[in-house]
Amino acid sequence: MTPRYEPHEIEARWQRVWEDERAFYVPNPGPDEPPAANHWYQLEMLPYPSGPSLHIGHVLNYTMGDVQTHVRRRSGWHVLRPMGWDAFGLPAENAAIREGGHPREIIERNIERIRAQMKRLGWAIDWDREVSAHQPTFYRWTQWLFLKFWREGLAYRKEAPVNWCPKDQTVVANEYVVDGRCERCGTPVELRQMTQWFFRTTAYADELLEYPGADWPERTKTIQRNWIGRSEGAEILFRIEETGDDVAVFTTRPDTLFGATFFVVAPEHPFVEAHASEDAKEYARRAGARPVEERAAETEKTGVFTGLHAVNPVNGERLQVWVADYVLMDYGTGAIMAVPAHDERDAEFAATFDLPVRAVIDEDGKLVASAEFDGLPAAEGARAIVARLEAAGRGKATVSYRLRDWSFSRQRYWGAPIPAIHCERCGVVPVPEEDLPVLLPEVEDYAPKGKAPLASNEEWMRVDCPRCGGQALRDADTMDTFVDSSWYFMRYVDPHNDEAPFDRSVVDYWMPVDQYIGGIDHSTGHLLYSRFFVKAMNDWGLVGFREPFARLFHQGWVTLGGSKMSKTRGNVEGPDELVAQYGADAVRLYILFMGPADQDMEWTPAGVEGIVRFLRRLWRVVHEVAERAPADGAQQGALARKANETIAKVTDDVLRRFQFHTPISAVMELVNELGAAPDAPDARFAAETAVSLIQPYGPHVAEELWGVLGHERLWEQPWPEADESQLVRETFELVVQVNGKVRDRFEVDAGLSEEELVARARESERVRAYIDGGEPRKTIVVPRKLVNFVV
RNA sequence: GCCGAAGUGGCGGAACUGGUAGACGCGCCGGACUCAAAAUCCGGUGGCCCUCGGGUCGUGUGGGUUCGAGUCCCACCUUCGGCACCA
Repeated sequence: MTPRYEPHEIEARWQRVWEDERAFYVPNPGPDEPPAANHWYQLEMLPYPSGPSLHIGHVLNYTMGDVQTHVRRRSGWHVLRPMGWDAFGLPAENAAIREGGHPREIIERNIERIRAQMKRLGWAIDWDREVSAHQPTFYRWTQWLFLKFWREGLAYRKEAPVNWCPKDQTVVANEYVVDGRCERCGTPVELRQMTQWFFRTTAYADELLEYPGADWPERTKTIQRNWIGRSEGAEILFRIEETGDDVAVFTTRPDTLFGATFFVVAPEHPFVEAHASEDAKEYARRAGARPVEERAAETEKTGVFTGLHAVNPVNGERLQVWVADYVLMDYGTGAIMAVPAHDERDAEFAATFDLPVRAVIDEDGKLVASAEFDGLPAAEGARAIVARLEAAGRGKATVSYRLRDWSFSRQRYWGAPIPAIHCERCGVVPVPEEDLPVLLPEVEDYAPKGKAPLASNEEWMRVDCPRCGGQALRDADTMDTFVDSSWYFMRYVDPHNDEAPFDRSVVDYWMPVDQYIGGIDHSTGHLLYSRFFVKAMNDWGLVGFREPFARLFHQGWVTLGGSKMSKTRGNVEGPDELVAQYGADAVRLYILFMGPADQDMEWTPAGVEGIVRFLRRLWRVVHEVAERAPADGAQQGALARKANETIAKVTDDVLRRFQFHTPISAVMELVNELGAAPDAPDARFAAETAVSLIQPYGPHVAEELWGVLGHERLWEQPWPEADESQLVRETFELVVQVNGKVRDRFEVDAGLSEEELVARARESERVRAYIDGGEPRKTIVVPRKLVNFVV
């Protein structure tokens, strides 16, 4: 009598066993231990515990990582698979404000709940390595790294226009402004002139375009390349006739220098304030205060003549100098030579203000009206003109980037305090390393109000200057949470280290991450920042690698009602109800069975019934096999062959193709065939194979059925290997085509020669009817597949 | 506008290297079991035609290459994503 399939009872029991045995605990290699050759770092982006529940997208992500983890572990890999919490930052803090209470309490309560959900789903996580960004043991090292960046000149303060979110009351990085809006709350950002901390990401702009040793999706690399926006061109000096100053322009088209008919500077260009007419200054003040998106949305170009003239270094022409907001201060040099004949924006401006236009490139792409450069192809002309400017000391070839430095100071409470001290005498001074961590203090009111909440704790703020000992103030800003996530994956390898962020030998053993899984929405943010961190840390000798993530996979969005699940939309669905109804195994299988993991998928829990049916069928069939199949099972026969084919298919799909839904189909096929002959001599082997192959997907039910088949501890059994000899078929179905259309198919011996195959094909009645007695003009034979007659 | 990805049954999708289109599952239809229902099991399920043997059309659209195209090439349409007053 087959017992009922009771997922909850089974799952609770095995989860207890794994926890008691610390089954998925992964030690670092000992100091004298030779490093394992086949180690594997399996990582999925860590969750924000901003709500009390995982959502379905998390379940997809972490279950995918779990399947990888189980298959690799059982294939003999030393697998690191940690978990942690991106606990600092706006989402977490805003949630706390919404719900009331202290961010720490709310966040820790959320972490408790989510950790319990993760355990309920049975994911094979090494919980000994759990870290959270908000713990002093973690952010001490975030602060330590910040000091290192500062010391090395890669973190600095400057006054600059920054994106200000009026709702969240803080600065937002360029990377997280989407369509002019705060990525977090959707509020349009404003431009504010503020002194902020920046990381010098631009120092690595060129190298960030390359991916040495990293196998990344093309589209992600393209997104990053677009974001970095490298443009080759030239910087050219124009003398201002009235003042004698030189003003540099950046252009990607030095070949069009003879076509420059006017000159434009950005409203924020220092030249305007220094020399321009009052009209122009007035215009610049108004225009400069508006965000670029708003300016760009305008149909008409605006600008004012400054009253000054610039001299073209190649031909001495006097060009009017205008100030206009279509020129951006923070790209290139903030000034351009305008060539309306060959630039759409300059053309619009010229049309609006009736400025001259002169074409200098003809239809064949050759220079004209360019003195001695006439007749040169554009590319060659550009080189020649730059060479001539260089010789005269009036220009040079250069490169410009769209990428800006990362502003990471936040005027909010819930983050790692920036370990800097402001002293009237000494300026901005680093907190000495031995004073770390600078603990996040309690404050009366952490709600955003435009000024850093930490500043309200006067006792905390007042500090002695570490340099002169005089009275000084702490920096009241906190760090962007993306600073935490730029290095968390390196803390996992050595999470209890209290001497250093991590030990170099341990981080070099595990890193780079072998397989990273996460959303493509982090392409220009987290993924770029992490690469920047690792490159800098490699330059300082902290780590022995230059890319953090060797392989990257982006899961698709799980949508609900056609749109991406998100808290702002309020269409988030968690796994709890389904787990309560069907158990963790069914949910795990279903989320992966829904479709290719890299494509968006609409969440329709209705289909879970099919998976539940499959699990019950598996349960019943395995019990039948255990009772009825011969104990000393044969490993040959139709079922054994199918089992071997399934092993090959599942292994290849998971490890090589990173495809998770087709292996489930393959095991379903195997179980369907097994169900038709549970007493066959090779049924036991097929059942064992099916259970073993489904274990990474449904580890609890697989473990239970493994026991039913008389075995133990499936989670540590070697991953099955296909018997190659069984994959070779003795017969195959020959397809016979006439003019490419299938006319017959029948089983033939695999050993037949091509001539014999053709002969057999010609014997077919149906084929003869189409050939109609004549000789085929041509015969194509595809070995082990088909014969095609052309008539 | 530039760059990238994708269009296959009623639905999710499979077909990996140019070789049987629609695996697997959902849904639906029919049958068995049952007093009945649920559950379970068995069978069927792209369109059209049919003398029930089969025929024919069919992978966004139009062309092309090939003995053979969902797969390769060209043009286009649609959807999604990135960049965009970045000189």
